[in-house]
Amino acid sequence: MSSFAGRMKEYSNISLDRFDRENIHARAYFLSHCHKDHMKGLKGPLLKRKLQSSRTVRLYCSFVTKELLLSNPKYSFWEDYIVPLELESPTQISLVDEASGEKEDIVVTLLPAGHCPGSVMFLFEGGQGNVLYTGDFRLAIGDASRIEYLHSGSRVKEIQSVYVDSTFYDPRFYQIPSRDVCLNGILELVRNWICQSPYHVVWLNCKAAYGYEYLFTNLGEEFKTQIHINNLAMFKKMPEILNYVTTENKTQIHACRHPKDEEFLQGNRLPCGSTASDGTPLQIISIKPSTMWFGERSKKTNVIINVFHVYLSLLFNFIYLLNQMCRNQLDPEAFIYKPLGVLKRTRMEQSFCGEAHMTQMHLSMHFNKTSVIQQTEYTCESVTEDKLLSHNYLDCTESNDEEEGNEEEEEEVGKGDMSIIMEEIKLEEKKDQINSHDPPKWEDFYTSSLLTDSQLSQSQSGCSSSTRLSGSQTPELFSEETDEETSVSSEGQQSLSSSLSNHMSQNQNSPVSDTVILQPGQSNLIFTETEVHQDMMDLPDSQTSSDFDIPCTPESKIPGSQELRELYKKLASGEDVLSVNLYILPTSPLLQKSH
DNA sequence: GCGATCAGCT
DNA sequence: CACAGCTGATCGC
Repeated sequence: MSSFAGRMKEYSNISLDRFDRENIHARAYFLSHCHKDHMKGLKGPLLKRKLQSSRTVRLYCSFVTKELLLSNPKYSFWEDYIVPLELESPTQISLVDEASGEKEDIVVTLLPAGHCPGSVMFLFEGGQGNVLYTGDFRLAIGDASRIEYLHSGSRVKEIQSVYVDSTFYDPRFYQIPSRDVCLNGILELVRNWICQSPYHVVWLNCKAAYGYEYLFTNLGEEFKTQIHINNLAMFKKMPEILNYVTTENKTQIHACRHPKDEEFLQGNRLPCGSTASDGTPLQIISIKPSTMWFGERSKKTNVIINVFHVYLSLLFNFIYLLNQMCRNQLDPEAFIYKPLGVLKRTRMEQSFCGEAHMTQMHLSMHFNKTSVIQQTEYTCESVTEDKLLSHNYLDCTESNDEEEGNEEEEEEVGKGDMSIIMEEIKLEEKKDQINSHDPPKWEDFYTSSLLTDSQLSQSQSGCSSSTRLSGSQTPELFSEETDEETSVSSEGQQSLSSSLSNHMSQNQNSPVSDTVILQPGQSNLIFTETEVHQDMMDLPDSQTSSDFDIPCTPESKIPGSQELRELYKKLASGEDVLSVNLYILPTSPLLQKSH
């Protein structure tokens, strides 16, 4: 959950993702995406009154975010006060103090964030320097390098401050799968379920308002079906989503909601109440997509299909490594970024800017390279015969956001993440791949195999001897099982899902399930990250410069280990590092503890 | 009766 | 614990 207070140091007269308290008096509002925890105060009567009395204050967001916001009647009063902006179109905004007439100009650029439809990061450029507010984001390897407005010529643009979510600023989240792996895992899971009979149905337990559309479109495409959801209104102008969702409940894949849907599932009913026409009981599998893995809240969660987390602790490397990246390593021709949720519009609304506040500006464009990441996990509660007989359903939790599609890239970024950072490190480690224009693939690091019960207990104890990290939620690395399979190939996926399927169909009377886990196939990466992380947290004497082996940009320099330790120390104490202020929004309990 | 805050739950 | 919420109780206006 975002706990950002809404204001940035450099441009304190604008508010972002917070609209309560003092934020009401901002000269401009910015909404990064349409999730409730970023909309605090947005439907308050105080704000409503402010809008009516002000001639200049407006809410700036993407077109898609505007569409999603206004699809909820509670926010319809915003209609005349929203100024939607095109992605990657620097726009000048005048921030006017209505009492004094004092004016400050600022240029804002919306950068696709890949978190949910319409989600953006805001790049502000003005008298107080360049500032990046990331909101929640999830980018894939190569995505950041394609963000031309973060670059200037062959270098990363000078950015004074970055305001970034710290949700995954925690050593327990350090493994990130590719979107492909996540999606394939779910596709196989669903395939192996719904192919068994027309009475085998899937319920996607989607908590957040948006962010699962990528999952819907891929499932719909793969199984030539539509996903049942409660309401289509918000997608009415987004045909690429609309094609794959329906309010007809005669489908095998559901993402419908009901206030008591958990109870419904317990009673072997879908939230929409759909049943087989001939009265045959449905066999329901419940899949819970989310950004996080929810541990073993239920003791019965004894099949872990996959547990992946984002390791975000190398925050400041985001900027540092951006500065290290040479932009000539990727082929600009290959860059295609296509966020999901593109509005179908009949006319250009850009001229809507009104008030003479905004002017389209032209900045130089460049290409550059970067990183990627994503997290995922899914745990799956296995069924005992008893459970199956009494409930006819199977509960799975998977965590990874199946959101924004990025057609050609593999890896992804976690939300609010640092994922980027981690991926930067991966890129460095895998520089040969980078140099050959191929981003590193998750499969290079992970393989799949079955864990024995003893391994399960070891992995779930949260203590890995190989990483020396305690409390990790990531299933740990068991190198003895690498055998011939070093990557999660399609066959690996097949075997994974086959294992699961067999488990489902054949082991139902087993009182104790085994555990299926996608494991790292090569642990050196993890080790390296762990060491770096420990440098940061514990400041040991170990050598760290190996993390920066990649050839750097000509004018930049590689920090020595002592320098790095100082940087880590400064970062840990909240001091500014390098030339960039990194404002870590205090979501992480780790950070909250330290302050 | 509404909003804000908090505890609890998933 | 964390996601991104939702519900329900309590308190103040």
